[in-house]
Parts: sequence; structure tokens; C-alpha cells
Amino acid sequence: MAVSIKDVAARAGVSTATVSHVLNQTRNTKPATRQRVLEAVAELGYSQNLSARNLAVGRSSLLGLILSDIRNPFFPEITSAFQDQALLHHMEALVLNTNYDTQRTLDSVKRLVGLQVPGVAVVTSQVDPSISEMLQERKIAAVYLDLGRVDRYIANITVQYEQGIAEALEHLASLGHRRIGFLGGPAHLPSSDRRKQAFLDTARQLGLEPCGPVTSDFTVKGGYYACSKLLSSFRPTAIFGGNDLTAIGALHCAFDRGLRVPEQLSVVGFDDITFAEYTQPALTTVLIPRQDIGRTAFQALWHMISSGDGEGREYPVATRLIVRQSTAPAPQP
Amino acid sequence: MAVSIKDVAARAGVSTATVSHVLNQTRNTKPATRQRVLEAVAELGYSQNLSARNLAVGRSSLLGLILSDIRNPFFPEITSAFQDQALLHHMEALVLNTNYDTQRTLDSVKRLVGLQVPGVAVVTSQVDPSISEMLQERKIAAVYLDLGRVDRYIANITVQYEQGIAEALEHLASLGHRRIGFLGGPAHLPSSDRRKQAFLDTARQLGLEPCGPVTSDFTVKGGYYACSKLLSSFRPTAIFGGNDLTAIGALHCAFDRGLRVPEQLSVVGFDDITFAEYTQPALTTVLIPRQDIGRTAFQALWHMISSGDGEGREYPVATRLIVRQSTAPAPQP
DNA sequence: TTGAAAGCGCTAACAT
DNA sequence: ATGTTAGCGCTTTCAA
Repeated sequence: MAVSIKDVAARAGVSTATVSHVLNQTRNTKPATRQRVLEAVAELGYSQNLSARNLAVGRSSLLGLILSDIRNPFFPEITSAFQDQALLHHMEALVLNTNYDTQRTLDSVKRLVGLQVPGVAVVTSQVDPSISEMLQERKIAAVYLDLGRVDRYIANITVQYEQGIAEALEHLASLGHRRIGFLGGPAHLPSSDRRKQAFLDTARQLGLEPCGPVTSDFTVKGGYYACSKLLSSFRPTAIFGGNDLTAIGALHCAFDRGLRVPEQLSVVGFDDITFAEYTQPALTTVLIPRQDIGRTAFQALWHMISSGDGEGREYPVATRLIVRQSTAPAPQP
Repeated sequence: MAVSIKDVAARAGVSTATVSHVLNQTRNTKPATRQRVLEAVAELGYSQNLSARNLAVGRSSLLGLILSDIRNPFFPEITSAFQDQALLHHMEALVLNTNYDTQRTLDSVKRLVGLQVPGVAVVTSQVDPSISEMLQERKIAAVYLDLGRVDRYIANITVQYEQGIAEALEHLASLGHRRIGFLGGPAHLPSSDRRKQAFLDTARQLGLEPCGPVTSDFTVKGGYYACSKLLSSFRPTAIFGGNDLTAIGALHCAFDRGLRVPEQLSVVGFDDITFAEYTQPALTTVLIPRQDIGRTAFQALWHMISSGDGEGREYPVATRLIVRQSTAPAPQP
């Protein structure tokens, strides 16, 4: 039906092997032959059947990218950078959305295994051990976000929250803030815990009075209620959101209480460049470089795939503080 | 290397044909046999090689989803709904990002052709004719957004902006607004043109004084400058953003000029449920049901793929007005 | 109810 | 420098 390599070979008057080699640049060919093949390809509008190719070479040109929620603005940035890198290496990114559902994550991995992908980036807040096991057993390269483990076929990206949080607190302290609230995330999330710990450690070090942490579930609504609780119990002049959605919730909460940000309440959140456009310009943020994460994830996979042994590495990714419209604390009544 | 269908067959003491049929439920098998096969599959941890399967059946289980910008919050919603539908039908969605680049769109299509996908959803603001031609020639089902054409292997989704815009204007008029600005999009975009036209038509019909349109490029920054220009030339009490990013830009502009929204300036934009969480609660919006678009896109493809003839259809998708914190125009100085 | 075997389109030895 | 050909793992017709 569709035009196949045989048609091209016939048209160009060469063997299929030659066509294959020309297309993949996998051995020398006389310029004239090469030319004829390329012409035939163009004339017939031929495009490689990648299923066949993948079957023959035993691995797919697809790379898996498992995300917990593509609708969370955190992830499209990662996706985009990952895809761009993949494209450069003639690979495709197959993005799978798990909706924070462990079972669905497992299913996704199985589907990727069936697709014979050589590598998978797992960018979810939690990773069930069965997932990394399944991948490692099959020698499929995998890179995780803040998993904290490195092994054969297992690489890890560590976001350096600590440094960004320290910068943010130093900034607030230098403006004169002392009572700073923290809206923490779910206790079971390692990244949530690290952020809280970094906040508390740095706050102590700087001699500040940390308020809270009050726990939220890392959603806008959760941030709203946590902030509400925090403002009722303490009188912070600044609030640090445990993640970006939480900080947005805090903004809404401040708005509803008639507290102007940042004049009467400074809010700091996590963020990245694109997302900043959609929110109020008053939000000072710790930037999590999502593009870097996406790019690094690909590179980690690529490294394991192309280096024979598949030995994984640790990839630190720095955060950065973005200051906007900061003010000193308002005088208290 | 990996466990193949042969291994399963051997383990279960049956032929590969039987294994295949059991797995695909494509013919009756004695329950006992079936049982043995399934056990063997479980024990060996077998998963189908989809490359081989796709090669054999001549079509991939992948569906293409071409987006102009995955980082624009408009698209992840669509992606998510599309993927969910695909999953229900045991298909994968391969999401490709074109960054509004025509050449890259063309490349994406070629890659999808190579992957033997049976269908492609093209959700970009512009579609080069060469793309729909290439797909149609190869009998690959395609669905477009606001392309305005239906044919064999070509379906179309039409977003009913007109109705949503009319509702919005009626709403503003009923509050007492009369001078309403419009921030239009690029002239070459059909959807941009339709929105502007709908605005002007309805405004005339309601006896309002339309201000503008001032043209923007459908970005936040573009909306900011367009709004700035509009406010300098006219004295509108309300502004209608040509798309969601534009409306956000208008909000920022109003903020920077010290105009409170909506007390001193009502801003209406396009939006959808999720996105609304990230923006100010003051923005009344015409909701573009992105989930509906994603779901409908899949269904359109599926219909063409499974109905023998591949005849495309027209799929209208309604918009909806979401009113928030609306106010009457402030008394003018 | 099951099995044998011929492809699907491509790659990569091995030949020439 | 190029051609021949044996698979890759699966589906599916045809036989049994």
C-alpha cells in the first residue's frame, strides 16, 4: 500500500540495503548512487516505516516521559525542553500523564516497556519502587526527579531547593522581615520535606521566627486554607509557599482578606519564568529551572543509552531567586 | 534478549498463534489453554513488542497530536483529554510541539507518517495546506481546529466563539457598559478574525460603541501594549481581550496604570476552568472548553479510523460565559 | 480448538 | 561500493 523501501530501491535501481544505508548514513556510498536514492525518495514521497526499523534494530526511537499532571504548568516546560532535545537526536518523546495515580503510572511503564523504549524519564512526585525495579530489570535507562538513588540504568536529578530557599530568606531578612510563615506540603513527599527542612534550618541560622509550618496539599485550594489558618494563628509579615500552587492560593487568600501584596504581606513561592507571566507581578519566587530539568533528563537518558554500561549519574540542578516588588514589612497596628 | 511471544508459547505448551489470539481476544480458546497462556505471561513478565505488532498489522497504536505550543496553558488541557480517550481505546497519544513553526509542523507530520499512525489531530492556529494534503494522500485520518473544511479523512472542530462573545457583550451591556474596547489578534489568523467580527457584529446589534480593535499578537506582552494604546485613545469602561493571554496582558496594564479591575475597568477574556485558578478572580471570561476539544478530537479520529470509508465530519463545540465579580462602569470624572 | 508458516518493512552480517 | 538474505516478533490465513 504505502511506498516501501523496496519501491525506492527499484526506482533508484539499487538494492534495499543501499537505500537503508544511504538513509541512515551507515556506510559509504558513491555520491552518484546516493543522489539517485535521495531522488527516488523525494519522488515517491517515501518515509521510513519506523515500526519495522525499530523491530529490526531491537529498540524504539521513542523515549518515555511520565508526568504526574500535564495540566500543572510545572510540566509542560519540562516536556518542551525534553522534546526539543529528543528531536535533536532523532527521537520522539512519548508523554504519559498519570494524574498522580500510582496504578496508572505502573500501567504507563508497562506500555512503554511494550513499546521497547530504550529510556524513560519519570517526573512524578512519588515513585513506587516497583517501577524502578521493572525498568532496571529490563535494562531500560531511567531518570528520576529527586529520587535520591543512582545505580545501573538509574540516574537522578536533584533540584537544589536549599540554596534557593536560603537566598529567599536572606532577601526577606535583609528587608526587615522576621516573622515568616511557611505553607508546607504533604508530609509523605520527600521534596516537600526537604523544602520545609531547608526553610526551618535557614530561618534558625538567620535568627528569624518561623511561623508554622501549616500543611497544605500542594494545590491552590490547599494553599488558600493553609494560609488562612496561618494568618489566624500568627501575624507573619511574609509567607513562603511550599510550592507554586500553594503560593497562588496564599495570594488569593490575602486578596480575599483585603491584605495587599506585597505592601502588607510578602508572599514568596516557587516558580519559573513562563508561569510568572500568569500571576501577579508581586510574587517573589524561587525559580525552579524546568527547562533545565527537561534538558537534563534527556541528557541523562542519552548518556546511559549510548554509553555501553548504562551507569547512571547524579545531576544537580540549581534554583534561582527572582525578586519582584519586594517591600519591608508594614508597621504593625 | 527480552521475553518474546515464543517464550510464552513454549512455557504454556502452545503455539505462538494461540498466544497471540489469547492476548488479542481474537478467537475462541479453551478456557484451560487460555489460563495456561495467561499464567505463562505473568510468570515471564511478558509484554507485547508493539513495534512488531504494528509492523504486522500495518498500523501503529500511536495517534499524533500536533500542538503549536505546549507551554501555552491552552494546550495541556486538550492533551490531557485526548490522552485519556486514547487510553480507553488502547492507543497512545504522541504529542508534538511545533512552536508555531510551519517547517517544524511539516517535519512532525512526516515523522508521524513514518510511525504509521492511523490518525493525527492538528491543533495549531494555522494549518499549511501541504499538511492536510500529505495526510489525506496517505489516507491518514486528520482532525483540525477551525480549519473550516471537511472531506474524506478530514474532520473539523469548530469552536463557537460567536455565541460566547455575544453572551459576554450582553452581560456587559446589561451592567450599563457602552464603550467597550477590543484587543484583536493577528489579522492572518482565521480564529482571530472570527472573534473580532463577532465582537463588532454583536456590539452593533446591541447598540454599543466598540473601541478599537487594537491589534495584538496574542501574547501577554502584546496584550499589554495593545491595551495601553487603547486606553490612551479611548475611554472604554470595559475591555475584551482577543484571547486569554491578551486579557492577562490587559490586566497587567490596568494594574500598572492604577486602574482597579473590575471597579474601574472590566476585563473580559477567553479562558477555561483550570487556567482561571492562576489568574485574578476579577476576570470574567468566555470559556473555551478545552477538554471538550481534546475529547472531540479523539472521537473524530476514532470515527474515521473505525468507519471503513474515513468520511470526516464537522464537530461544533460550544463556549460558555463565566461571570466573576462584575460591576457597572464607574462614574466618569 | 489449535498449529504451521508466510509475510509485514527494515537492518546488518556476509558476500561479491 | 553494492547486493543477498536471514532474521526482528508479531499477526493471520489456511490446514488440520
